[in-house]
Formats: sequence, C-alpha cells, structure tokens
Amino acid sequence: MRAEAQRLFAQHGFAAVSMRQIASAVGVQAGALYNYTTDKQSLLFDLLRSHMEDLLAARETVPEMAPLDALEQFTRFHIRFHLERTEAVFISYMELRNLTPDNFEIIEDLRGQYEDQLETILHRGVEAGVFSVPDPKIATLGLIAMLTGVNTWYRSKGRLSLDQVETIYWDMVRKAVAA
Amino acid sequence: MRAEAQRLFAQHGFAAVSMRQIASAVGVQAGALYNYTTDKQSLLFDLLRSHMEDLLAARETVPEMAPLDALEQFTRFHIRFHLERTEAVFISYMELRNLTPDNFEIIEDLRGQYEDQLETILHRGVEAGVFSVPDPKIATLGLIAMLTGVNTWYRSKGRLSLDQVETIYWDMVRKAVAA
DNA sequence: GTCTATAATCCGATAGAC
DNA sequence: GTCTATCGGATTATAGAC
Repeated sequence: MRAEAQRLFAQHGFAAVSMRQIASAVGVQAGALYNYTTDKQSLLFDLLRSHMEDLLAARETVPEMAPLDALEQFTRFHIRFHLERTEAVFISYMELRNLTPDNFEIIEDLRGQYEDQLETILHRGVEAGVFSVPDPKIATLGLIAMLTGVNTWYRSKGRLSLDQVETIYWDMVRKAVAA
Repeated sequence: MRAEAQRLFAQHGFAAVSMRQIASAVGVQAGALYNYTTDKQSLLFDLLRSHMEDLLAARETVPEMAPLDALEQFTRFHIRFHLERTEAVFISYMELRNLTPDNFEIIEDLRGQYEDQLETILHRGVEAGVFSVPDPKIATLGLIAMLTGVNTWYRSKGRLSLDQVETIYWDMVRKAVAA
C-alpha cells in the first residue's frame, strides 16, 4: 500500500490522489486500506518520516576524515541516495505543506539533522583552513539545493552515467567552498 | 482573482483549492469566477505563463558584457527576482504536473529560454578562458537550483539582508565555475 | 481482514433570473 | 456581471456482514 501510495502521490500529488485510487492500485477496496493506516494524512507522514530516517541511517559519518574527503563523500552519497529514490524525494519536498503542524515539525527536525552533518564538515574545513565559506549555514543550504536538483533532470538512460554526474557536481562543490 | 488564486495555490496546492475557496477570498460566489476564466486549469496555466514571461521580460541581456560580469549580474538578478515572487516561484515548480501536456510544453519552453541565457554566459566564459566548466548544461541546472533554493529559507526579517545573500551566493557561484 | 453500503460533504461547471 | 440553484459525480471515513 505504501509503495503504491508513494508512486501515486509523486505522480499526481497528495491532494489529487484518492483512497479509492490507492486501493485500486493495490487491488482491494477502499475500506480495506483503513486496516493499515488510520487516515490519509498519516499515510503521507509515514512515507516522509521513513524516507528521512532511511537517509540518516544510510549516512556513515567518519569524524576523523579530512574535511575535503568528507565533503566528497557527502556529495557523492547525497546524489546517489537521492537519485535512487526519486519518488520519495519528490514527495518529501512537495507535500510538506500537507502535513499537520506536529508532523511537519518532526520532518523538519530530521531534515535539520541531515543538514547539520554537511554544516559540520564545512565548519571543520574552515577551521582547518582548507575551505573558505563566508556563511556555513547558507552554504549548506545552497549546496544541498544544488545537489538535490539533480533529481529534476537526471535520467538513467541519458548521456551521463551516475559516476560522471557525481564527478561533475563534486567539481563544482569542491571549488565553491575552496580556500 | 488571479492574486487570490496564486496565494491559495501556493499555500494549499492546486488540487486542494476549490473554486469556491477562491471565490470566497475574492468576495464573490463561485459562478462569477467563470466570467474571468474558462476553467480552473487555465487559471493555473495563466499564472505560470505570466510568471515565466515576466521573468524573461525582466532580464536585460548585454551581449558585450564580460563573462564574469554577466554571471554576477545573472546571479544577483535571479536571487532578487525570485525572492520578490515567492508564491509564483513556488507554484511554478510544484504544479507543473497539474498542467495539461500542451500547457506543460509551453512552460517548459519558456523555462528553457531562461536557462539558455545562463548557459550562454558559461559557454562564453569557457571560450574566454575565465571559466572552467566540464559540462555547461549541467552547471546551468546546478547553479539555478542552488540560487532558486534561496526561496526555501530566506525571510526578509532574518539576520541577512538581500544584498548580503546575493553576495554570499555570488561568492559560491564565482568560485564554482572559476578556471 | 476484506467486502458492500452508506453517511455527510464537497467538487467543477453550468443555467437562468435579474 | 453577479447571483442562486443545481447537475452529476467525486471525496474521506465508517458500519456491519461474512
């Protein structure tokens, strides 16, 4: 059910998808869905929360890694992880406004935890003198926006391989924060 | 009507907003709206098209400008223009999937015209030897994603002025494509 | 645990009075 | 040009049979 809901939400948007459509995609009647979710809202919330928890769980932080290496690892990880889950990423950015305030706050907190990992790398690089970043918080948001933007155009059948894309973006990231 | 529709679409999403809600915000009954739009779809399309046309009309291209100056002008223009129209920008990115295929194609073409302006600047800079960009098309998409991302966090009451934000982003853009 | 049926409400769009 | 009323259908969520 969650897989079909994710697919439909990504394609048409949360508000535009009915419980009947989800049920039809699963192969049951609408009433049966309510054995697996209390309502449509918590179905959306569960998708967003598990996506953010997957993201945090997949990151391997190595505190003793040199800032430049840590930044390259983060860059490549971010691109790869997000390109492998285009539907979940799409929903996680588009449907935030359809969360209740309580649920929104939880998702925003998880997102903040992820952003803090990049910000910490930038701070360490500045302290070490290998990065020049006038405002690490804004640089964090700017770089993540740039990297996540890959999802809007990348197609696996396209002219560039995943590794080529990672390398092109790493080139820009590296230079953007270089001392 | 268009102003209220834009506000409501940005807040709740196209599919979640009813013609009755728009009418109520305007101060008329739902039937009266159909004297100003043929249907809900073309109301959305008109908002997106006029936003893109405003964007293209506001750009002043100066062909003989040095690539570095042209890039700075583009960067500052993009940030300022988009921060002044957060609702239109939001809708233009979120509601593309609610356009009919014909309407979608028109909007995508306008967006392509805008992206081409940045790509041309990058090409000229590479030819002049002042930029090092392995793939100008991808660099264009990456930089625009980074710059547009300002809209997700900037608040005019926040700790940074518009000019400070422009300068921070210009620093990253300049270095990201530097030779 | 899935079904059918239904409650209560809302939707986009139109018709016709004024 | 705005109103009221309405058509035909959609919605979420629940109740109760099996």
